[in-house]
Amino acid sequence: MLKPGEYVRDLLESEPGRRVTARGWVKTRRDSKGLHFVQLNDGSCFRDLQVVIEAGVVPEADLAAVTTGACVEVDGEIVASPAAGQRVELRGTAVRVLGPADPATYPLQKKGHSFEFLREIAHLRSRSNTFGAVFRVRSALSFAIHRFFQERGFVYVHTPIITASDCEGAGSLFGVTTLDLSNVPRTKDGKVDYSQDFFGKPTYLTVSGQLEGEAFALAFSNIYTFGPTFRAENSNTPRHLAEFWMVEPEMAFCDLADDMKIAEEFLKYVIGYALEHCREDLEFFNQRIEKTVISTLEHVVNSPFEHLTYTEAIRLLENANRTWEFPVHFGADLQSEHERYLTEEKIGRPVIVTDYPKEIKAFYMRDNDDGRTVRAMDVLAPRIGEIIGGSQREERLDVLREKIRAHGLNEASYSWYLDLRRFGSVPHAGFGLGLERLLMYVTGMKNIRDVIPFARTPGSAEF
RNA sequence: UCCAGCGUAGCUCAGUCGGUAGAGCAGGCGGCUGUUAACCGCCGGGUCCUUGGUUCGAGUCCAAGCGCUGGAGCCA
Repeated sequence: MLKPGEYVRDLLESEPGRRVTARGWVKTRRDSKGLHFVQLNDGSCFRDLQVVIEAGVVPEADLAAVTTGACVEVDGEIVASPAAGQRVELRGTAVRVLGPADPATYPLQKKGHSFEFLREIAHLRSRSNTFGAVFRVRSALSFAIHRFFQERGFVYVHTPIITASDCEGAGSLFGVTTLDLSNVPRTKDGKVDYSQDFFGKPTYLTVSGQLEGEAFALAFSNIYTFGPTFRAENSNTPRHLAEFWMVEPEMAFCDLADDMKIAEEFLKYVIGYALEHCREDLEFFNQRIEKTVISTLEHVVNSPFEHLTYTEAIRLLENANRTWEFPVHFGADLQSEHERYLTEEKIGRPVIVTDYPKEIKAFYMRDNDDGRTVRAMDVLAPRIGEIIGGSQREERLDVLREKIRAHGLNEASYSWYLDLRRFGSVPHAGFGLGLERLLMYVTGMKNIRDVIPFARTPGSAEF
């Protein structure tokens, strides 16, 4: 395996004279009379290592299989490059092809592939410039997320993937079962007999780790989850996946103001981390994908987020002097066109909207004293819309029970959740951030399927 | 799920008024004293998404289906 000092990234930083063995995949090869040029990449950085092999140094047979896509190992010496484009290059003296790739059938060419085509070869697309950069940034952002919370004393908790609570809108959950679907056991009255299923009752893939996260927050004060989340909604958009990764911090002794404060601090931290540690990749995105990403990110890091209450947002939209496809009035949810107007036209940077009408938000959000709004907050970002959704949680037992009833939910199935209010309850708050949404924002990529390694969307679960 | 668009070579696309198919790139071969999406020459390469219909004749017109993309809804 490659060790620190042996990655292409390290070889490119080496001084001339160092004898090395480089390993990687051939991105492209050019031949000139007397010289062969091989671009080698091992995924460690955006740039390729240029390998130069003089004619006659290496047997023709060894060179023949050095084609685009092949995996090779090259012995040689790092030398100063006499040509523009790279500081150093590798003068190759021996080449071993570890895994050949037939150039006639290898699907990645040296130029111009559409993202649609690359999605069909998701097992190979990570070797391309764009996807190499996307997934390095994804890794860096994931690390930054952990670092942000760990530095602040948050405990990382693994909430369950399989859940029995069918709370938030039953139609959107994936069922989990070991029952034989071609011969489902029935009860006397004809319903599915889940008592014979693996868990003895209906179970689903989680849509959120929040409720379990609250249990841990009321033991460890500050916690976060970071894991996969599943939605069975038939959403066919560039912003939705059936399987995606979500970060959900939950803080005890915390109100909505603190919640907003840490959400803003968090976004600025992880974006700042990417600006500092993913410079080459971001410059590529800035040049080829979205020419404003770097300036946008720098702007986000350096300026305070705008704050609006829902009521103020509605007033701004009403006064916008335009006709909305979806009418604006108190009690209406903010639609894409409204979010876009607020973030892109009116304000031009992330906006935190708070205090939504209780009817359009979840049962667990804390009631405000006005009786009609709840302590919810959404962070809206230009270009991608909602990037964070959070709230202060209802910590009062009697009020929460009433809200469960008002939302038409079954109190019995929330008994453990209510216990948290029964024993040592405290004001607490949290939020959820979609990793892929963040990644779209940071890279400028336009389709969420292009920021996750192997996308799961309605009708598609390849690889 | 709704609305719109698209489906032609490995990839990106062109294809006029309905008359049996083209380019660039990629690939192969050859050339070129340092290339950078190298360059120059030659060569091979087609289930025109599927099914049905109209027509003497369909890549082209019509219908249905499938797939993909974009917009909307749901949301992170």
